[in-house]
Amino acid sequence: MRMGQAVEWTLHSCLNLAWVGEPVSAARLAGIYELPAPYLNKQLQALVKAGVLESVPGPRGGFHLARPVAEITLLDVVVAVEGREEAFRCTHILRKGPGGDPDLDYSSVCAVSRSMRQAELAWRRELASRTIADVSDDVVRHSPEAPERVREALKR
Amino acid sequence: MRMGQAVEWTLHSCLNLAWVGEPVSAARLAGIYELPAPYLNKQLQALVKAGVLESVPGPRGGFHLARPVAEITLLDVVVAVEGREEAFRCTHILRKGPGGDPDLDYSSVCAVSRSMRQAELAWRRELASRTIADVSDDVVRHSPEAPERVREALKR
DNA sequence: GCCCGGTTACTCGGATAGCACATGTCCGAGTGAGCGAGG
DNA sequence: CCTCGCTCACTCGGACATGTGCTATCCGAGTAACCGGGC
Repeated sequence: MRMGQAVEWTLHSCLNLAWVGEPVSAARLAGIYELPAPYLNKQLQALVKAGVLESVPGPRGGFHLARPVAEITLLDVVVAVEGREEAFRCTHILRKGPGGDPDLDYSSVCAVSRSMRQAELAWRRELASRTIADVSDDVVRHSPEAPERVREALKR
Repeated sequence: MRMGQAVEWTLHSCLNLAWVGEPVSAARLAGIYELPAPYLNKQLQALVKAGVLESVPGPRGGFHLARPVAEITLLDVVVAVEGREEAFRCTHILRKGPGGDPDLDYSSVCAVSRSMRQAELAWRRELASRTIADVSDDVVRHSPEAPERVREALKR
């Protein structure tokens, strides 16, 4: 099970956007970590569609956070990039088994499916309980100069 | 982020193996749910390598659980099939950023990486706390005839 | 000096290739069971 | 009737195609800033 690299990229980009406070183009965001700019752009568009970011066209345009940092959770970003569907997908395997009901929704009955879902719920709960603001605080606590460094690196 | 279908297949197969108690070939296990037998065989081999199952060659051979059901966790099966590495992979993106140290191991320093790892840890903890025995009990509680049905379906 | 219009450069946004991994399939080596002959 | 050896069918195990989704890239539509001219 692999999570797309884009999650890492977009999370760091959200942090950087939070520290800058003005629209930043995908190209400049990508430049910070030497990432492929067009691809990052594509992922940021997913965040726009999810309502996490807002985009500003034209010169001096770019992306900026659509909400206060304290109201953007890690789950918001992960779901926006990776999609809403859960990792474990119940294919109703039991329907074909002995005593299986072809019309029953086993995703809520099958013990295997329920256990996997519960585990995934714990994961989601953890992600939902942590906001960009929390992560930013962590970073600042460890290296207070980080935001200023990013602002400097993003200066035109 | 998607988890392979094989996880669902192997989990149900482990349950069935637990209920039968004697070696069952991959072909018969696959027959229960009309799965592609060779592919299921491939996945069961992964469980053998991980020490979850044991294989018996020759006629009357097949697979059987390598340990008591109470000592096989869902995490054991998931790790065996999906691999040990975590879903979120820290690529040390910060090394390229402003003030980044090219030799530092950011997977344990970077706040983003730490948060993602913590969430994944919650997921793993949940999976590790649930054994095949627990799931089997759940099934039996809901439909006590299930094990007997499977034994019947696997009769030669 | 102020305002207005045109140009321009910069931005996002979606459509388009390339590649890796999960999925699905196949055949060969090994082995234990079953059968038959011999004692 | 019991024992031994052989044959054989059945099993796992790994090597071989295929499809889907992530990764990476490009170009076009739109827009706000900027500049120059006119008032």
